[in-house]
Amino acid sequence: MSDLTSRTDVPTTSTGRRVPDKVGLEGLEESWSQRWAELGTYTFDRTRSREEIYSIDTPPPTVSGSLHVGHVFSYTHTDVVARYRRMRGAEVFYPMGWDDNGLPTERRVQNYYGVRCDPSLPYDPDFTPPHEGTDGKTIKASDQVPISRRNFVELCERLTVEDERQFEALWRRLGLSVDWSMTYQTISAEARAVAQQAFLRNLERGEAYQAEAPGLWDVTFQTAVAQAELEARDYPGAFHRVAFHGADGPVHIETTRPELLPACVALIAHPDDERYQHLFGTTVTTPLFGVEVPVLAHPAAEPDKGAGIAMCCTFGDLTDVQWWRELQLPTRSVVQRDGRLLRETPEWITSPEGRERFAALAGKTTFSAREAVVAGLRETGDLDGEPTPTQRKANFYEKGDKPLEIVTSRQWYIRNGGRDEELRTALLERGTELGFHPEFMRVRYANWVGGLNGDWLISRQRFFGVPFPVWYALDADGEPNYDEPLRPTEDQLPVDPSSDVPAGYTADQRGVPGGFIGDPDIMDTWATSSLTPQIAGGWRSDPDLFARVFPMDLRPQGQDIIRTWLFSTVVRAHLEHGSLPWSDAAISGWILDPDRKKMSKSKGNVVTPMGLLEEHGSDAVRYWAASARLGTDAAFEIGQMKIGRRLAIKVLNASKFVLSFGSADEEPSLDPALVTVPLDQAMLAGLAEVVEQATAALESYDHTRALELTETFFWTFCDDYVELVKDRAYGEGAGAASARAALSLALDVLLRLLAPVLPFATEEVWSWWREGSVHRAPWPTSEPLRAAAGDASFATVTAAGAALAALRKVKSEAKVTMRTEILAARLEVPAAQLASVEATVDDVRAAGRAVGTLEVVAADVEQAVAVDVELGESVKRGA
RNA sequence: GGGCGAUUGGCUCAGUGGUAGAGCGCCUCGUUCACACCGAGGAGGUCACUGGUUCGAACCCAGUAUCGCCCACCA
Repeated sequence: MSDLTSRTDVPTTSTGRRVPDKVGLEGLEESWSQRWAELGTYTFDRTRSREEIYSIDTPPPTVSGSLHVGHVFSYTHTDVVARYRRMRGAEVFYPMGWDDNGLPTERRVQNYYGVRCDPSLPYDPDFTPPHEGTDGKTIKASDQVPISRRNFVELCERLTVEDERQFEALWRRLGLSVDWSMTYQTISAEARAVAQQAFLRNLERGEAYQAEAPGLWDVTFQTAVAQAELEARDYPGAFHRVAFHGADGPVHIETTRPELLPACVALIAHPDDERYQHLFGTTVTTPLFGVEVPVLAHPAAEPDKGAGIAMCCTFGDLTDVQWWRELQLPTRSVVQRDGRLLRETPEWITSPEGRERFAALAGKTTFSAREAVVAGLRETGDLDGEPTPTQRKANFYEKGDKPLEIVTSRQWYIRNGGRDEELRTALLERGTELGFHPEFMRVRYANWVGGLNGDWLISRQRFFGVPFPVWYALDADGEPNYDEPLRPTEDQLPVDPSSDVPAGYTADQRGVPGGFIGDPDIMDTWATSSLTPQIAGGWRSDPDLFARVFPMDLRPQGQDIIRTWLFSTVVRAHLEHGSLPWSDAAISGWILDPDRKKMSKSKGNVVTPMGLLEEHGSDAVRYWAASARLGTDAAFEIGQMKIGRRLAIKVLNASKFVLSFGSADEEPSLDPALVTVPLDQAMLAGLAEVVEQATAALESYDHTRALELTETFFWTFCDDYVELVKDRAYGEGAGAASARAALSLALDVLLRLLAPVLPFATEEVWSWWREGSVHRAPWPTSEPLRAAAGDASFATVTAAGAALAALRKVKSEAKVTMRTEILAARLEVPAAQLASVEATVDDVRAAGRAVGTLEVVAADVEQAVAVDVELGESVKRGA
C-alpha cells in the first residue's frame, strides 16, 4: 500500500495493464479523493529543508460566508501551482485555514444560538445556549442571552466546525492537494496567541501605539474603521448657503452639513484669496448659536470650492481634522458615537438663545438635527436662498450603510508608513522585491502605500475577536494609566484581559481604584489575517517548522485585497522578520456573470460550487478555471466546462486505446531505443518542444499557456498521429514496436503534463498501467524525448497530418464514410513537405484507406490536396 | 481628476512588427472494430476609431471612444 506514497523519481517498470472495458469520469472524484486521503498522497514531509520545500500561504476562506464559484476558480489556480511544484520535486507545504474571525461569524453565532457577547461577564463552563440551529431566523437583540467572550468563542468554534466540514468536502471533491491534517482557524487559541504575541512585540519595539485622535467612525457598528475598509460612495446632499455674522456684515459659507454648525471652530480661506484678506484675523459669530470663531488662512482651502471660505467643524471631514491639527483649533465635537448629537448643551455655547437652540437639537440624529438647523436658519434669515441638491462622495465602512462620522477616540495603531517617510520607503521597496503575477498588479500596491494618510488602525470596539492582551493599572481615583499597559508574558498567551488577571493583581481588584481594568477592544480581523504565514507556519509553537517554510514562496489571493491582506501581511513580516512574507504573489481575477458584472449574490445568479462539480465533474470545472490567466477576469462559462469534460473523457478513451496495442500480457514499453520510425520520432520531437514550453510557462506562473500548449498537442496527437500509426501499431515487427513505444512514451508524458489541471482523469489512467500516483511522479523533461527523437522534426507529423486531411476531405466532400477506400489518387503537397510525406506515406495510406496507387508530387499549393481521386465503393449507412 | 486593464469571427479567448488563429456555436456529411460526453469537412473577421513611425502595424507611438477596476475628490 505504501507504494503510492513513495516518489517515483524514475519511471517504474510497468506491471502490465488493468484497463477497464468501459471508461468514464463518473465516480472518479469520490474514489480518488478517498484513496489520496488513505494513502497520504499529499502528506507534507516536514523533515525536508527550506530549499526543498515550496510553501503556500493559502487564503483562509470565511467559513460563515457562502461558497462561491469564485472560490473554486482561484483555489484551482493555486492547486495547479501546488501540483506542478510537487511534481517538480518540491515538498509542498499547502495547509488550509478557516477564517472564522470577525463580523460575519459574530452575527451568525448570535442568531444561531440566540446569544450576544458581553466581555464584562465571567466565563461559564457549563453554559448551554438557549437556541440551537434556528434555521436562519433572526433573534431580536433583546432576546439574546449575554455571555462571556470565552463562551462566545466556544460557540463560534462549535458552529464553524460544520461550515469547515462543508468547505473541506468541496475542496476534496475539487481535488485540492492539501494536507488535510494541517488546518488552522483564525479564532483558534493558537491564532489568538500568535496575533497577541506579534502585537506585544510591535508594542515593545514601538511599532504599535495608542493614540487619542479623531478618526473615522461607523455609527451603526459603533466602531472605528481603518482606511483600508473605506469605500467612497455617492451620497445625496445639498449645499446650504449660510450667513455668519461679521463686524462688517454677513460672511457667507456653503456647507452640506449645517447640523455641524454648533461644532464650528473657525472659518478658513486660502491665504491668497483676495476676497477674504480683510477678514483674516477678525472673528465672526455663528448663526443660531452665537459662538465667536476666528477667520483664518490655510492653503488647504480651495478658493473655487463652494464660497471659497469654509466652515471648519470638529469634525465634518478629514480636511477639518487637518485644519484642527495644524491651526491648533479647539475641539468642539457634537456628534456622539451613536450618531446622535450631544444630549447636553456644550459649555462653549454661552448665549441663552444659542443654548435654547441647541437644547432643541440635543439627542437628535444628524439627519433630524440637519432639518431642525435648516428650519432655524430660515427663521432667522441666515439661510441664503434654498439648499441646492448635489451628489457628493462620502466615506462609508464597506459593511455599513451610513456615512462615517469623525469622532475622537483612543485607538491602537501599528506603524505602516502612513506617517513615516522612512518606513513608507522601506515598504515600497518590499513591494518591488515581491514577484507579482501578473506584473501589472504591482502598481496597486505602490498606489496604496504611496497614498496612505495615517497609520494602521487595528482596534475595533466590537466584542468577538482577538482581544488586546493588555490591562491598565487604575490610580487612586480609578483613572487608568494608558501610558504603561500591563502586559502578559508570551508563554501566558492567549489571554483575555476581560477575564484573565494581570500579574501582581487579584480578580477582585478589577475595576476598583488602585486595581486594574482590561483593554476592552479587539483587534481588526486583518490584524490576525496579516499573520497567516506565522499562524500556518508555526512561528510561535513550532519554530522548527517555521524555519522550514518561512519566508513562504507563494501568496495566492484576489486583487481586491491587495491593499488589505497583502499589504498588511507585508507590514507584519517586515516589522517582525525584516523580510517579505513570501517571494511571489499570484493574483486571481473576478468571475463575471454573462452581463460582465462581478458575480454576486444580489444578482441572483449564484451557482453552488458543489452542484457545479457534480454536474460537470471536477476536472471539467478545474479546466474552466485553469483556462483563465492570473489577474484576468473570467466569464462564468458552462461551455468551457464542457470542453474540459470532453478533454478529460478523451484522455480516458485515448489512453485506453493506446494501452490496447500489443498482446494482453505484454507490458507497454517505454524504451526510447525502440522508436526508430521517422514519424514516431517526429511526434516525440514535437512533444519535447511542448514539455519545454509548458515548463517555462508554469515557471512564470502562466498555467493557461501551459495548458493550451499541452491541450493542442494532445488533440493533434489523437486526431492525426494516433490515426496515422494505429494500423502499424496493430502489426508486428520493428515498425509496430516503434509505434507502440512512441505511443506509450507520449502517453506517459502527456498524463503528467495534464495532471495538475485534470488530477482525476490522469490519476485514473495512471493507475491502469503505472505504479504510484501521477501526482508524485516527476514532472517530465524533454531530454529523453529528444534522445528518442534524434534530429526529427515535428513538421513531419504536420505534413503527414495534412496529407491525411487531404484524403479525408475528398471523402467528406463526396459524402462517403471515412472507411471508403481510395483506389487511386495523386497527392499534391508543398515542396517543403514532400520529403516528410514520402517518408510517412505508408502510414498516410493506411490511415486514409488508400489501397491503390498513391502518387505524391510537389506542387505549388499551400496545403496538401488530393486530386484525380478514384474512390472505391462507399460503405453506406446500415450496409 | 490620476492610474491600471480590456476592446480580434455570433460567444469565450489566444496571438505583441512580416500574407488573421483556436474552441464553442453554425452549415454539410459520416459512425456499431478507443471515444455520440464521437469523427471528418466547411462557412464566418476592413483585429473599437483617428493620426503617426515603418518597406511592412492587430502588434510600436500619440490621441479619441466604450467597458471594468483601483486611488483621489467630501466646504
